Amino acid sequence: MLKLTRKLEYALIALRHMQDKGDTFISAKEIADMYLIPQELLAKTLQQMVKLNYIKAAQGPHGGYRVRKGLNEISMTQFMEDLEGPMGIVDCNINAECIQLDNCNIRLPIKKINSNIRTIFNDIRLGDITS
Amino acid sequence: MLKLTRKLEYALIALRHMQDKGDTFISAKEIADMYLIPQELLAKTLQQMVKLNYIKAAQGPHGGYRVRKGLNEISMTQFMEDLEGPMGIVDCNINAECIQLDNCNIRLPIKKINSNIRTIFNDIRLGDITS
DNA sequence: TTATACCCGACTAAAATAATCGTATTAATT
DNA sequence: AATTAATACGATTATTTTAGTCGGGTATAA
Repeated sequence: MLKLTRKLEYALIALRHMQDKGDTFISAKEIADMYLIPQELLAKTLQQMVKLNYIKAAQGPHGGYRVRKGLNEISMTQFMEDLEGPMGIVDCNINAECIQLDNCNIRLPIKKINSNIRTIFNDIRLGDITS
Repeated sequence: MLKLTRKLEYALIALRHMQDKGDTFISAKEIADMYLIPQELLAKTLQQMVKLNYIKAAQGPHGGYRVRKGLNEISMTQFMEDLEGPMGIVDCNINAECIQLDNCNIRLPIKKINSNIRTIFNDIRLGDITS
């Protein structure tokens, strides 16, 4: 329970690696080989990040990806939810349609915990991890 | 991502309900009906909690479960790990055998986040939720 | 023109979680 | 003694989520 997804791990590892390499384009293969990540899966994740404008891609030989500027200031919450959708320790903190409704006797304390966890991730910037 | 399991939710709901009822034995059926929880599943969870000495069971008609004394002081971390095993946002915070080893470039910040989350749950007592 | 790399959707596999079933045991009530 | 309502518990199945693969396409440097 309470796990991050692999995809997120891979994304962070890749971001960090690219960050270290500055402006040069890095291929998905290079990162996959280096950190033993399934290449196709990493590629898909990187493509998603391109769409989200976290990184920039270049096609063709010597192509690859590099981080866009100003990424360091983005919060982890933002990043995680961009990649994986809404975060919450229980469903009713996400979609609000629980069969229990007001009947639930632990709603409030759980909500509180959830908000504490969000706070942790809100207070972490991507730069805290990738640089 | 970052979800609690249903089992844990059910366990907390049940604990809270029993707490409210004081010393009387409450059947799994009563709780299952009230909160629309699958009865067999709840029963199994309650049985697990009996083994863990969180609650006490009585068999036969008018039997059921009731909380044992002093439960309020137990930390959520303890409770969660008793029921679901080790908690950690990534595997290497749990079993430490990751193929990446020192190669991993995000190990430290992730470890820090993990410990922040554990702190949240360490600082919450069962009583904060169930009473 | 060839090789390298991104793009993208569909698909499959594996793992984790959730739920069910069957059978045994216990004990209050009639 | 029989019945009934409850827990005990292992085995099994179903569902959902996560992880990973495949195939065909496009861009571009050399």
